Amino acid sequence: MSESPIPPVSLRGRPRSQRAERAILEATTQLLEEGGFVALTMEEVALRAGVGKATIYRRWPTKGMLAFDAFLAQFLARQPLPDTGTLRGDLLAALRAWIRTVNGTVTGRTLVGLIAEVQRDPALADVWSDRFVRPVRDQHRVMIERGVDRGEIPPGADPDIALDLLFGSAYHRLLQSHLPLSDRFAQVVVDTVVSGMAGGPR
Amino acid sequence: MSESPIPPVSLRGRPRSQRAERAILEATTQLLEEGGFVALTMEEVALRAGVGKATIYRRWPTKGMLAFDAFLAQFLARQPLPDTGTLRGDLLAALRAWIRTVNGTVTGRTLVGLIAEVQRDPALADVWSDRFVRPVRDQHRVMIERGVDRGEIPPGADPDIALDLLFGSAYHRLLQSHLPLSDRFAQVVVDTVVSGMAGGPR
DNA sequence: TATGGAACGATACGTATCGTAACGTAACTC
DNA sequence: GAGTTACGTTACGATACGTATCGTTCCATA
Repeated sequence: MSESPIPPVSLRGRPRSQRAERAILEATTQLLEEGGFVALTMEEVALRAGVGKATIYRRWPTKGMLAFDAFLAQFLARQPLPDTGTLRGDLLAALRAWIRTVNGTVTGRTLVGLIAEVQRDPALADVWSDRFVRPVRDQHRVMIERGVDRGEIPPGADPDIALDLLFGSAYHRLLQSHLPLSDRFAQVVVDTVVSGMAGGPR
Repeated sequence: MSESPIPPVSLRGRPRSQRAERAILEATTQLLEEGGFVALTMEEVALRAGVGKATIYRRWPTKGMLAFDAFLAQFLARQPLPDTGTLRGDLLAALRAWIRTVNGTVTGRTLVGLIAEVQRDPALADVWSDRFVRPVRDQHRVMIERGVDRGEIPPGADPDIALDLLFGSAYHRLLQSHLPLSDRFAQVVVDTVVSGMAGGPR
């Protein structure tokens, strides 16, 4: 995180310990890696960070918010904005990066746990939208717009639906676990969507 | 439900009360409609059904399993297998039926809550796969296969990826709530997927 | 008709975990 | 050095899952 999630309100008195904040986020990341969101408990975070629970709650209002902050930076760092020169190349690179992240790192399990938690906590849902869904989509949408500019797909193409097709199908496999997130899946998805957007404007 | 989820083990002694079982499922459905999965508590189910908690746990091992049984029949009854004569017509009818269910009834909220719970309970995940994901997909896959038979899409088309594109994008909007599940969404999704499957053979 | 086994409703209990409150102590500003 | 705030420790309240136990009721079987 580039800045404290909840900066100190006052400049008087004892300042917030940056050491404590780092320790909390590190312990959270570690526990998320070990057992996912379900196994994450605030008691254990406090214990491992060598910190009181109140020190955690002074910064993050709920367990979901804490897990979100620990997750976000790591995930975003793994989602590039490819620029290969073709729409197909860009989309395939982005989808592959996403699949590599959720398949190959423990971040995938955390992502699943957070999506579940977002469905139960409206306050977390707001943060999730503002700081995860929207930024990632804004970045991904650039690929579509460049494809339009290059004339690979018609200007009438709906970028949002294109992104929902590409990543929605991937999230679907992640959450329902009915079929693997293979590289062939990524290729066929990208080819089908690009072809569909290019061929049939409606 | 066509049958008791956990039939009595023995034929001796007092038989399971069918009245109690009905009352439990009705109370569960009612509570799910009122507040979704999060607001569902076993105490309240027992209270409203006029039943002891043990009587619930004798039939369903966890809250998730109970909610699943209460949800399943109602949801499946709303998912038809369209037969309009064209692939586009079938897929659009099926996707519209799905959207109508999750948008227009409280079943949508229950679906979201159960998907969240499935991510936290491995035992529920197994049941979810066997009795929800697989049956629904098997039914939906028929539409794709008929499209292949009619020659609307090539035989090499992957039915599973087609379904992931169609419904995965819809589940994505349901779970991330970033954009509405509009009828225009359904149309563009179906057109793009059908066009993509037909045009780009791979 | 008597006996025994299992389910019944009611209720208490144990466990987990979230989030808050109440200490006395430490750190920083003015 | 006086005032203010954060610190770690610990106890606490609240919620809700799932289990155990009680005396009672229902049914098959002998």
